[in-house]
Amino acid sequence: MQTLHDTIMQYNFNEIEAKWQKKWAELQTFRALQPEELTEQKPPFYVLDMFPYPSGAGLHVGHPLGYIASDIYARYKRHKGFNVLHPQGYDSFGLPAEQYAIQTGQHPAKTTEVNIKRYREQLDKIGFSFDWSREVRTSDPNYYRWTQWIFIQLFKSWFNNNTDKAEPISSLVEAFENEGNKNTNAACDDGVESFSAEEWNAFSANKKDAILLQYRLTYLAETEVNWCPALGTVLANDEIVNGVSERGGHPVVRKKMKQWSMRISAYAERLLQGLEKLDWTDSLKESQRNWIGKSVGAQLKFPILSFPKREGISVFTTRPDTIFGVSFMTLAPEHELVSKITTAEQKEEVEAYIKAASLKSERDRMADVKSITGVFTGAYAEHPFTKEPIPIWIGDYVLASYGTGAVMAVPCGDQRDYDFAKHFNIPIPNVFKGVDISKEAFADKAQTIITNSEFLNGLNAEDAIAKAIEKLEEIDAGTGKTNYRLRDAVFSRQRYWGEPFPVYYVDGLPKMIDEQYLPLHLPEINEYLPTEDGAPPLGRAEKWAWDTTQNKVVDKELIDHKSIFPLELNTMPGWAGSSWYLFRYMETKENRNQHMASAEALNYWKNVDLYIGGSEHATGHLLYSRFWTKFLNDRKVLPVEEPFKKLINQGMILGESAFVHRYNPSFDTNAKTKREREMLSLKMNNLFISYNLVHIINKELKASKHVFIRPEGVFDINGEKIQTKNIENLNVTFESLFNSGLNNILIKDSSFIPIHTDVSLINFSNELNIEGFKKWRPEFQDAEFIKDENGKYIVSREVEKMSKSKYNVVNPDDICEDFGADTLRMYEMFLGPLEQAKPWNTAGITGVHNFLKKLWKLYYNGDNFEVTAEPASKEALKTLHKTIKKVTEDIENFSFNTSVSTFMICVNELTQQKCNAKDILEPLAVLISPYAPHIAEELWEKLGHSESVSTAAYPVFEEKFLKEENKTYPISFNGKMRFTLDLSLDLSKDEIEKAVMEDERTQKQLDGRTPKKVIVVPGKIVNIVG
RNA sequence: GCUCGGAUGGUGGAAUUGGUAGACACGUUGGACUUAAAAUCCAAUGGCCAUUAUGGCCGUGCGGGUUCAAGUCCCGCUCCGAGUACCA
Repeated sequence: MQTLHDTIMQYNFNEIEAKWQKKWAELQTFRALQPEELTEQKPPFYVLDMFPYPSGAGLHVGHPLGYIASDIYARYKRHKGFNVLHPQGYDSFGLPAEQYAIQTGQHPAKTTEVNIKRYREQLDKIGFSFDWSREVRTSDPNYYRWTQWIFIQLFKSWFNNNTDKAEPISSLVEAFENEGNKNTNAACDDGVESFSAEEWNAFSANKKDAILLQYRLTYLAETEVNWCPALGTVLANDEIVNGVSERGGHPVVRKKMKQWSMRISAYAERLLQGLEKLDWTDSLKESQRNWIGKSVGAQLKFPILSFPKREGISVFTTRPDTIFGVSFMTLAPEHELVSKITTAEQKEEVEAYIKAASLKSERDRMADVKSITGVFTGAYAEHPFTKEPIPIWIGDYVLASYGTGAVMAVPCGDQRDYDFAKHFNIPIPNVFKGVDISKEAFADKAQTIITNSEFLNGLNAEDAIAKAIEKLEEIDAGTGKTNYRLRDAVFSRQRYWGEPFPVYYVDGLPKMIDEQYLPLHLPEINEYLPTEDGAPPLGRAEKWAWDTTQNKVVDKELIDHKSIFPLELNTMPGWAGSSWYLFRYMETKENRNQHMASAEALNYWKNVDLYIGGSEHATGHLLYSRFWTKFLNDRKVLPVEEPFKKLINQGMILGESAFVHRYNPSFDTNAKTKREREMLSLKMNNLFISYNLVHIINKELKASKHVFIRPEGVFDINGEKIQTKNIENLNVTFESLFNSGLNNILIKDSSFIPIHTDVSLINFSNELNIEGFKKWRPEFQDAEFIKDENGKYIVSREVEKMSKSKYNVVNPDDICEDFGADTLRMYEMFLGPLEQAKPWNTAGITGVHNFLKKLWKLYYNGDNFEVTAEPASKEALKTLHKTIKKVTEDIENFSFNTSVSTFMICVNELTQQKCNAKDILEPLAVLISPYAPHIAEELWEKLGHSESVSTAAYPVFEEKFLKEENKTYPISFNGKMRFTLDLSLDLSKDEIEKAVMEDERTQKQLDGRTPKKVIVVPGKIVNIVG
């Protein structure tokens, strides 16, 4: 039993942690200073975590992993004398809250508030050094006011390809007024009409607006979307499974809808080039490169024979060198020319094909790569060089959304074209020298030598591409062109819980609300569903119209289209608020009203030095925020071009699910009568068998042996009986059955059904808490168990993603309660490399916890704090400095798992040395404080300091304490280590060799032989060959 | 299919980038303390063989190679994970 005396002397983590968490909050210990507050020279350093979406499930132990790593780094940088900005906030708009609102009628703001509170409590318990005074929430009107403001800036900008920058729309208007759009080189919609200055000036205001909309960086356009009529909303690709909605399984159709889009494609090249300068992992940069999908080639035109000259089909190709290998063309079924060129004879067939293709979703089409389909249109195009007629086909292997929606098919050089040609018996001319194309296409660019191609003959791919483009330009049939896969991003959502657009409509054209009247607040609605006629949820708002004379939101009924206009009903997507939040943190709460952040603050903090988060944001958030940062930099709002200098993806912490195994007799009994079968299933539906037995039986079944349960209550394998110590258990269970005349029960491998069970019911040895299990869910309350020979019921374990539905969630609160936050922090780091996925195993935590207890005991002897001023021993100094060196290197390399081991070794050694010298224990407290801040603060205070340990300078490593005089040399014979020998490090190569050769063990190893060679690497190794 | 990662004891993982493989922990086993348990402490712990203090052989997914020396470098495979996909 614990006495009062014991509690004082022991490491009482609950008390210590609560004490310091309270102090840090009261004293604002981790508040970052704005440049004007600095009293001493301190360079800024910005450490940021990807902010969480506050879900109703709360945090599990996987979530804080990245936060702990960044917190260690932030605390380390403070010790190193930096002014560290380490904030936290919430990405608080989002679908789950809305979904919950639809089900319960609860306002999403309310549930979000509750969830945030829970998150905050959980985060606080882990002892993070966040500067909470700078918290942001994307759903806060004071925050989304500036999201709306950025949207307006995008609307007021266009992208000038000549300067490669965004510019104010006024400069475009000016150009139009002076020279029309003939000299404009802008990122804009396809098919913008050309006009002269006179024509522009004569256009109506509406016409001008409509034209400008085609140039703006955010624009309204007809976009093909996945529309789900039953749910009344657009779905993202990942919300559709097998052509039906993920939720509810409703059909999805492709539909054109007017949507806001972001012209991110204008920034494709800069987003690609910018990656070079970033300190991100190669895999992450690679994902972004793939997503941007740059391909260099040529765009060319094939005239259509039945059409007047100059009209033709545009195609994009990366292989203009193979142009003489073209034997047909393929258009996407949706291609606008299809209906125009199809001949009368082919019409019926083509239309049937188009109809069939339109019924398939884009996803279906992509999933079904195997089957080759297509139809001949009857039309022909003309080869630009040979003037030969080329048949034009349609086929759904060509996607309307990429390139021009048409390809010049070169079957000898492209496998898809090859397959298509083979399938429809189209000729496959070969343009590759010395290559056999009878089996498959030849796509190896590096090995290519062109032949059968007039002026390209004998050239390699690179030269032939250049030559082909040159010739195409000469005859005005095409030009060199770079294509990007990156599409403009749809920015409208038919949702309630998101940022409202600061947009109203006059004559169907969008107008921006003047910036000074922001924010435009999200209106109240009675139900969080689309309206009956299919408008988004905001269509339900009564008060949702813009009064341009009063500049405020008024009742919808007042709309007169003269001064009161309808407001936009869509809201912004999740990535809107998260694209710029890092800059909001740079400003203090008091000074946030006038701007997203002040120029001084933006200039001082610049961008994020270290960003830690999950890799699932590789192509979403991380691309969009780069885009917005570049845009705001172009428009002189931000001083930087990139948001995140260094980025680390933390790996996922996986859960270890536990399974009980239920005996499922319904299919595998040889019970003869119906009555017997009924009895059996009734009796056995709740019978669980220990995994140790399941494991043995399954193994035997795999070896095709027969396993029976016999009336004696034994498992019988091919006549051999497995003895279990709990036979009675088995006997009782089966008694009534056997009494009814059954003489054995055959077991098959489908007999045991694994069922997820809550991991909190499992102890460290995988033993089930049977009483707890029975109480866990009502259907198990009469469960019966067959235990193994030790009388235990064992579960099986499997590593899976941590999730509520798998009952494998481990809650950090519980760990903090049982072991303390410092233990949790160190254990999460100890699990393995930060970037790697790894399973959580609570059993292992005791090792780290014991380590902290041992650390405590270095400073405490019983209940006496015992640290002496006596000089430290040589060994202790060596231990300390070895530790400083390694831990510092590890932090710099984000190798936190090895630094925890280093601390363990350090404490083990100091314990062994019985060290309690202040010279050692004081720097050690500082060294460990980033990892285990609470215990460090407590010890630091006991050491006589009144300031937080976080203000202490980081210990300085001194080489001199590590100076060794001797080295224990491993002595190898033919590369195999046989013994070790202590020798002075001062010895020369020859002296070492001499000492080794003189050793009697060497002579014994050699056994009379003479070595051929002796390799001596001073300070490392000796290897004797022969 | 393509791209990028991985593969080391019963488990999580170390290994100064070519120099004593398995650090540090967990687990397991044995011991001390205890009426007992927990806690704590001590010892052993890659496999196989031998045992007299001593030793030997094998061993980092598989097969080759380079080297005095390979978990690490090179060539060829197998398996696992992540991302992405008719991208012309």
